[in-house]
Amino acid sequence: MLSPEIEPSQSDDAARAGWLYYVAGMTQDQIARELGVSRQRAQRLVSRAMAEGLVHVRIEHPIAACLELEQALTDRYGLTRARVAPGLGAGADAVRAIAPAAAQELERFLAMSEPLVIALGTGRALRGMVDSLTGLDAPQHRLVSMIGNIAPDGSASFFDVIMRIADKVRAPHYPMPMPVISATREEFMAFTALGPIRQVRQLAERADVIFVGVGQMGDDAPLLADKFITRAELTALQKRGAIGEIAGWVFDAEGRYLESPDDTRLGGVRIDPRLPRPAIGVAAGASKVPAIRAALKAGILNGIVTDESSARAILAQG
Amino acid sequence: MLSPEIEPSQSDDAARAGWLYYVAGMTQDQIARELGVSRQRAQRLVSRAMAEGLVHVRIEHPIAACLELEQALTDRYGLTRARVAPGLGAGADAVRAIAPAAAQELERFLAMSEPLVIALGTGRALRGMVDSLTGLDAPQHRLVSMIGNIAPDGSASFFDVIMRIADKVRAPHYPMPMPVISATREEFMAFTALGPIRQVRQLAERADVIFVGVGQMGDDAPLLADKFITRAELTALQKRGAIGEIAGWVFDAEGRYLESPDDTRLGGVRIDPRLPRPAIGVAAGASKVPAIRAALKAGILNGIVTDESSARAILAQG
DNA sequence: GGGCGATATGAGTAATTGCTCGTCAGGCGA
DNA sequence: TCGCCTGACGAGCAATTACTCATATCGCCC
Repeated sequence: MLSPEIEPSQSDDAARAGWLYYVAGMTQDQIARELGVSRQRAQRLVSRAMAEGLVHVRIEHPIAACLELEQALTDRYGLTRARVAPGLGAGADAVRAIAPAAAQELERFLAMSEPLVIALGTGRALRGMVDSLTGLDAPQHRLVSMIGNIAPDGSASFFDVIMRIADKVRAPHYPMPMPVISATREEFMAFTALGPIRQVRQLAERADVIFVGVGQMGDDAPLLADKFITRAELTALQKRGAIGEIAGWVFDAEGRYLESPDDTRLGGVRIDPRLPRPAIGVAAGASKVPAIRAALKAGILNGIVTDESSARAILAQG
Repeated sequence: MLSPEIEPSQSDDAARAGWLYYVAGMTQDQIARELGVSRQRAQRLVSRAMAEGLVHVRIEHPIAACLELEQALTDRYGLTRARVAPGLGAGADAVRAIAPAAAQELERFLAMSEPLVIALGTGRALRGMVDSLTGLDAPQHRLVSMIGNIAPDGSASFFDVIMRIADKVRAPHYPMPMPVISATREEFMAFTALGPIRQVRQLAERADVIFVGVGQMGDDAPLLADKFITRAELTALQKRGAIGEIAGWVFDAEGRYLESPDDTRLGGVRIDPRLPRPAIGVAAGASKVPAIRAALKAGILNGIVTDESSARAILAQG
């Protein structure tokens, strides 16, 4: 998207049409005449601009109900920061709702001129956040991954957000080139013995800011879907009270990490509860509510970006 | 717009409808059902959200042609910064085109964490810039006006941008409470003798960044329209080669300030050529092209935000 | 050079949106 | 209290936009 020379007029025209439509407020007929193309082509360009994510829309208005929820979350859990986006209604994708708000939160840190180490998890929510990110230069910061990027099948993780962010802000980035979960403890030790990997892990551990998604541990847990754990392992964890997971580290309804022998193979960096630095969760959706609540309660997260209905649900229970 | 408690659900609903429409991509019929109102009301809410400027749209794509023009401007005039927005086509208002880009430039400075003194002119272009500004907090900076805010008829200047920016970013601001042009030299001296006014002027003179509009000196010059000068004075200035004006200071086609006895009554702070700090002009439109070119040539401005057709025109002549 | 698949194009049509108008409720001064 | 004015509302309709489909074009492999 930010590549300098390619695509001389491919999505270039789309951007121009999108500009004329959304910013200039022209009708597609006028755009067609302006660009000297058919009306249908103008329509396709505009629609492409939208599909390619060239068009960023933001509502510049604090909706009262959301502000109240932010305040309530902050008070209840002693957060440093809470952002609640308006809900998208029943059937819609919660990620769509929170992505722009999450991007805005991340931009707050990116905009700072003193160099920060920004640690990032993975997942659909963070991926959405990146897509909504404005392309601003912030080469002073360093971006580091909280979690290994090698999937069980050896491929690079599908939702790798760190490359995409780094691409947009042109900052140095440090992915963690090791398995999310190593096959054996020995493999884990072998990886972490490597100098470069140890350095990345140290960087992540002392990050100034952390952005992570939150995984739920229901029968359709992402850990299972992505084949990081087996069905049997999931069931065993559920029996022990597992309710959620952050960077691969599983916790119960009180936000206590479940100790297990598998821990010694986990490639993700664990977030200690009540860090004195921002640890911000980006998550929404009914299924994730108990997990989010647990993480907030225990202080694994001290900041949250979520949507309206999730915020209400989180606050509904003590 | 950022007021905390008023309007419990007045434009609140509008914001929500706008969100559902532009961000969630729902149809107005769906929104109507979601909000439990009639389709017509949903339509009105969406349209209101747009009219009130709650909806901010940005195209996140560097259009090749504009990038080339930016490069050409930077090279030709040795600028620190050039931004060219896509043109809006023949009949459209140039301010609409450059406002978002100008806002983005201003935000670059507002986002810096070290405290800056930001000086601002007036005019329609800057006013548009403010309207496009994202509401971000930047209390570390100080905003100072380059130009007096008392119009000839005693009213506060219509396009007073500094209050509006300060309101949006919650930064301390220093308007210049004196006439744009004093009636006599004595009046000017009396004003500038006052301590607070002297302090504001000093602040403006040592500003870290300057954003100003550019006025043209044709027969419909803004200085005349706003009754700062008479028709006779305008004609006299034109005879002496006046081509443009920045903060009330008139210059010729080479960007040389016209010396005149009236200078001693001018309330605006004059920008010295080739300042070592950013002095950014925000201006577009065919009538302003010679003025912009002159200001760039002489180094009164070392940065520019303009639109595509203006950029081409500026570059067209040597 | 010919066939083939992928992709772009324009026409037509369905869906959605924006506008105008007649109506009505509430506020306000006579 | 009456009459007038302002602003909101819903209905209907015109304008605009999105989608579908048949056709044309291009690149590529044989």
